[in-house]
Amino acid sequence: MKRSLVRQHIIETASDLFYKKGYNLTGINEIIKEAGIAKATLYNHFASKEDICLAYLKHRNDTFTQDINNFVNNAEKGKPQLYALFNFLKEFFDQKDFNGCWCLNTIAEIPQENRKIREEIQNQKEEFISFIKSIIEKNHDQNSDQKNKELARQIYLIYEGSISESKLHQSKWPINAGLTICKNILR
Amino acid sequence: MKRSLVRQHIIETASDLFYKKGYNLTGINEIIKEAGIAKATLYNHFASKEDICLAYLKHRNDTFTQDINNFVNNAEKGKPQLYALFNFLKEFFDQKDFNGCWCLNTIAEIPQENRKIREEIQNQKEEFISFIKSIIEKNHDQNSDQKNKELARQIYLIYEGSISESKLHQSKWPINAGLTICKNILR
DNA sequence: ACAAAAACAGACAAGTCTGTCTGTTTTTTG
DNA sequence: CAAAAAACAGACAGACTTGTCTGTTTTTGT
Repeated sequence: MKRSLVRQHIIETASDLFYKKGYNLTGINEIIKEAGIAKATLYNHFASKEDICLAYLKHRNDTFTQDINNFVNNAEKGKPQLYALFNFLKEFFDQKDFNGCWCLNTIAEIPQENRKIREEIQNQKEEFISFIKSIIEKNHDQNSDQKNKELARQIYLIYEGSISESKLHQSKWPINAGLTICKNILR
Repeated sequence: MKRSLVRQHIIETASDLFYKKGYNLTGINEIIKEAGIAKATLYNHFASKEDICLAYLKHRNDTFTQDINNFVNNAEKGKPQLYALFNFLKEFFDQKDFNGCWCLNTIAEIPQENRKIREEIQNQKEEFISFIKSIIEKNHDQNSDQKNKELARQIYLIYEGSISESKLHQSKWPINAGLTICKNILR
């Protein structure tokens, strides 16, 4: 297997495990067993478990960014492109391995002093807020950069609440509630 | 020290550690060292670490329930009693040991199959939604039990988003954004 | 085809974890 | 005041953790 493919294979295996079981409850030995590789191979590609964690976060974010972008672009122009965020979340929820937001899950597991991982997560979220802002600018412009930013943060907040709570309650009602609030504030 | 006091002392010590460092990264040995008790004493009061976790969740919830109740009751009648939820959160955020929601933190750390802890958390949240509903009934009644419930869930969702995100971004902006949304939907 | 790179298996170090158990001392209570 | 309860210290079992290292075999690129 080509070097870059091995690396990708490790990331994908670790990602599935970290997301399903959590970071601390997934051991290196479990990753190599599941991936079918030797321990030395894993440490040839990654310096530490923390490095795999960073790769995991980036991998999930890359996939997410692409998927949600496609989903939103396929929605009707105007407000529906914002509502699409929540419809996307419904489809995400229906996937059999749904386990909430990887960022929020991970940040609950790492020490507060871990700057690397914390910053990666914060950056991903800032990126997501910018993405929402760009949808607003294209579909529901408030004619003020400040107002667009504020609205983006609000919709982001509702989105995050929806994903966390649908995981916690193991139900879609938080997503529907989020969508209702979203429609309400876009009136 | 009286038996019941020892138990309480263990719970308080474990609670501080679990909340600050997370459940999995806090060891039994650390708890007994910090509490200044013998290991046998701890296991005389609790059958397992999981049992201490349940006591931790209940302890935090009891304190929280009392505190937020007092805070809300001291707010001006009417909508401000609902806004008070977010003002309470601001004071919570300012405490030096703020680390978000203990329920969401814990649920990210335990295996999905752990029913006991999951159900305790779900029950606490249902209780909180009922509390919000009771504020609505007293201060902003929608003349329909169904509508009161829906609104309670919406405010709950915003509250949960605010607490998670203020932790993640280490900033108060999510709480302010949450309050703005709340005012908006109560118009 | 041959040299370099990277895969392999797996032992090992050094530490962590939860929970049990022994035996002693202190505290509580009737 | 004596008996029972609960505290103490800490060794121990057994399983787990991450990361290193050795030596061998396979794959890759020129």
